[in-house]
Amino acid sequence: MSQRPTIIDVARVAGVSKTTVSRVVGCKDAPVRTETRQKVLRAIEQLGYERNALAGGLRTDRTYTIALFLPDIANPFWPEVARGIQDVLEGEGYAVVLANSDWDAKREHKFLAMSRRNRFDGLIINPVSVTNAELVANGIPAIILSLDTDYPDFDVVGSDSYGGTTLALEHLVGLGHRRVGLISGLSRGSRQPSRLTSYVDFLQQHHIPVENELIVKCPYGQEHGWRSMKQLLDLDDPPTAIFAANDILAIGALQAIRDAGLRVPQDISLVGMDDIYAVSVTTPSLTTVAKEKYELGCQAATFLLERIREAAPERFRRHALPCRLIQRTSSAPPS
Amino acid sequence: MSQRPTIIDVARVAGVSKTTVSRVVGCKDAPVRTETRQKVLRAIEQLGYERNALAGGLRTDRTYTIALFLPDIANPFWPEVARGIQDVLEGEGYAVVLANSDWDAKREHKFLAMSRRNRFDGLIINPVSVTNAELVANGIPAIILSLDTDYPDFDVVGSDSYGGTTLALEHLVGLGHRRVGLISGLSRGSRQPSRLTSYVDFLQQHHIPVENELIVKCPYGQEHGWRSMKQLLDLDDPPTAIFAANDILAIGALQAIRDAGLRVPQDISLVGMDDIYAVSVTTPSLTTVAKEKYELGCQAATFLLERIREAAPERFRRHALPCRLIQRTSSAPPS
DNA sequence: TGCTATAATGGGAACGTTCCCATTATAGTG
DNA sequence: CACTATAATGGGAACGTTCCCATTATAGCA
Repeated sequence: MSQRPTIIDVARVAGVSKTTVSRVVGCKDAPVRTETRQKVLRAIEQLGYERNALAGGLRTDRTYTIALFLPDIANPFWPEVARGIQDVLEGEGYAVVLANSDWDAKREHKFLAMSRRNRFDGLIINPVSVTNAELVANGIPAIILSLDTDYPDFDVVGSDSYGGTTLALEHLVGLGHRRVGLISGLSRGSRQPSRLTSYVDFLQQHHIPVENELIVKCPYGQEHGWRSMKQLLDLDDPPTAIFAANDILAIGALQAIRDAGLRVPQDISLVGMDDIYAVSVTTPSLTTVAKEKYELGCQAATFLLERIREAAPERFRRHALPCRLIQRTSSAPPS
Repeated sequence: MSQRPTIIDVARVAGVSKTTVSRVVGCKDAPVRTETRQKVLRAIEQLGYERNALAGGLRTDRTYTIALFLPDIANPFWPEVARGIQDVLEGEGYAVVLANSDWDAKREHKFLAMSRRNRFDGLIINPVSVTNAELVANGIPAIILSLDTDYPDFDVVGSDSYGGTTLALEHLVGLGHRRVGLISGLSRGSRQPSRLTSYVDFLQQHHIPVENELIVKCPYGQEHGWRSMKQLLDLDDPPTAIFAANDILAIGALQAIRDAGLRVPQDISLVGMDDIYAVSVTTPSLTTVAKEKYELGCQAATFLLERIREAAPERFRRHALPCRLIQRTSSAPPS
């Protein structure tokens, strides 16, 4: 067993009771004389005492630990979001640990079980496969990082992908494109991805026929973007412009276009989504729909704190951050 | 307080003692009759009991939690390494949490304190600023992800960057280059980065003068790679080839070269290191020194398990994984 | 000065496990 | 069948906190 000093050792050295030490270590607004506090602090310093979070957590049922569940830390979108979350939560005394599920449903469920066993105070999660019911059953305050309507019992915060998709299509159609391909990600469960809904709505409103062969769904991942693009290029009448559901897919698509000996934007225009750093330095640099990643993290963290402190409104909130179009050099009028 | 069922509730329902329940939940090799075990398992199922890791950890001083400290989850190098670590450790019943310091020394130290308070069983760390002495004082088994000689009291595992640098230079000098620039990362503390040492050694062995103006040190980060490259291009007699300490820097350098209106490899050859996925799809694709990322993670995890179980040799180990050169299209003979 | 209100401190139980040790049930052996 | 070795089970203490409640010290006020 550890021979680390306990609160009792400190109490003995300081010549006070363990309760007093606990008061000094814990809440700073506890009633303890300045002189006594000094004695305790000196003893803590001298012994190198550190609070045992396990014991404290067992007693109080609060661990001041928050877990962030991500499907894919390799996507540069998330570190930015994580930064916002950490900045807010660490400022309030919480530690943020990251759980990377790698798109693996089983691993995600294992993390969920761990969050219960270890009594995490809260969760911020971009779900891969976990359902609303499972999250409710989990019993830990949670915020969903996605504007998914599948989570009625949680605050959800995300970027307005529907609106962002409209921005991208307005841009491409405004340039004169009529055959716009969509490389859509897969959404969890049976729901239709919001980008796809938006795509269909937009085309219908602008009286452009929706052709199924121009729509490809695939998992998020550069190689899948490559393959999906290949599929679109192999059509008898391939699209003149592409909107990809995120930048990772767009980079894959860009590569496929080049591999086919075509040029961007002369032969095909390409627009991505997220505005990860990498797409500003590809050749050509990519036009993309930017999301406010850092703010997303801050907002999610703020909502979570309110839930933990039971200072949140009864009704669950849906916070959509606006997207904006960043025009670079990958989009141009059709030739 | 939580109304979750405890081991005692299970014991009551199953009609046995809490000790017996503990035996069933814990070590599977404990002596308990099959019939009794069934009764307990049924009760657990019925009540939805889950072990409280806080209470258990308090008693045993083992939490089956490992923390992975990374400076920068945005670097695609790490997810690969993390995958290896997770695969090994989760297989042995450990949970892996990720702590992202974002190159922030203060945050790294906060994580270190957290690892003590929360009694993590082990640490795998690519250090930003934490010293050997601090890690020893931390008292938790740790493995260093880097072949740094600054950590004599720990097993270190990393790729042989010294050898990898030699591979890169053999390649470039073999192509006929004599003015090879080095974009070197910064190393922690006052030590000389191994890539720089290797660079100097190699040039001297090949009787090529070492010119300080061809050596630029900068933090790891794409924008720093860009700036460093700019600086090298502004020389009166710029290099004909560049070796960048990692692929992120190389991508930045590539961008700077293009921004200067020069071509790779016709005007300047460029070689990176790590072999992250992105450099296989840049234009041109980058020649790079590949590291065995997944194996790196597996090895570190294996070493850590041995330390935790006190099954490791007394002497600290230094495990260097070999690098190999991947030739792509960014390197060619000087014109 | 004496009395009360409040500030400051301490003792002990509780959180949910695990583990030591003691006890009882079962099997093995002559 | 008695006796012993071992298997199976249970009771209680301990891990290091926090919090309730009780007690004592101090300050405020007439």
